[in-house]
Amino acid sequence: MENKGGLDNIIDALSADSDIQKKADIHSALSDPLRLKILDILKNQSMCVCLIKEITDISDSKLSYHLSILKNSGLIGSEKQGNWIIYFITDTGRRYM
Amino acid sequence: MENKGGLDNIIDALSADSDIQKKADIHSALSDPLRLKILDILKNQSMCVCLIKEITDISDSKLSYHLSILKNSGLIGSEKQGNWIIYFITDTGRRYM
DNA sequence: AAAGTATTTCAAATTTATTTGAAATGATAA
DNA sequence: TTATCATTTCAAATAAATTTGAAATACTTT
Repeated sequence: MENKGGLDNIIDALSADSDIQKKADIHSALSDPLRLKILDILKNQSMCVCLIKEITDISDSKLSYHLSILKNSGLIGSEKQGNWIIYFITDTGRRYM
Repeated sequence: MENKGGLDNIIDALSADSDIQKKADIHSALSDPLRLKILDILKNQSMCVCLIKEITDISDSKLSYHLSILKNSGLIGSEKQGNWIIYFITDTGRRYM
């Protein structure tokens, strides 16, 4: 009988590191109040950066930074529409609200 | 008619800042792979720090730091039992897995 | 073509989170 | 009471995330 047989069983039952990392990344994207606020805004209606900016009242570059994090994590998406870019919440984003 | 009447309506519909902050804190606690792993371990059985340490193979102080973050966010709890301290997942913790 | 609007990118500065190792605490065993 | 085990705390070092402001891009209107 192995000394640490019990531990080995527990270790075997754990999720794969890559799955855990994916989960961590999404939670990380959701760990900032400003980003949660943006999701809260987009939950009801898609809109351009300029409107999100008016509602949140932060600088362009700051907003852009946070939008990029939400987008990279798959919680929001964007679509170019003439002069501006419309952001929308994704199904994943909705699921995590 | 107000110029920004539409925006005001959107702003009024947003969640309260304190609610958003609470949410952010929980996601922040869940944003680290090591902490997710600890939750994954405790999901199946409560156990002492020393066993969690054997499974995760990290230093005492590092583990203690991460346990404290999970505990402060209400995802896990602990109970002293003789010589050691047993950690367990809370209902909240289970809900967020 | 010039000017203006919308958005992103970049590097530097700042802030926050994590890691490290040593020391402290508190319980139990010798 | 000395030694040992389990766990936490602390301060310093390191690393990662965020903020800032200026410059770049790209599209539209004049």
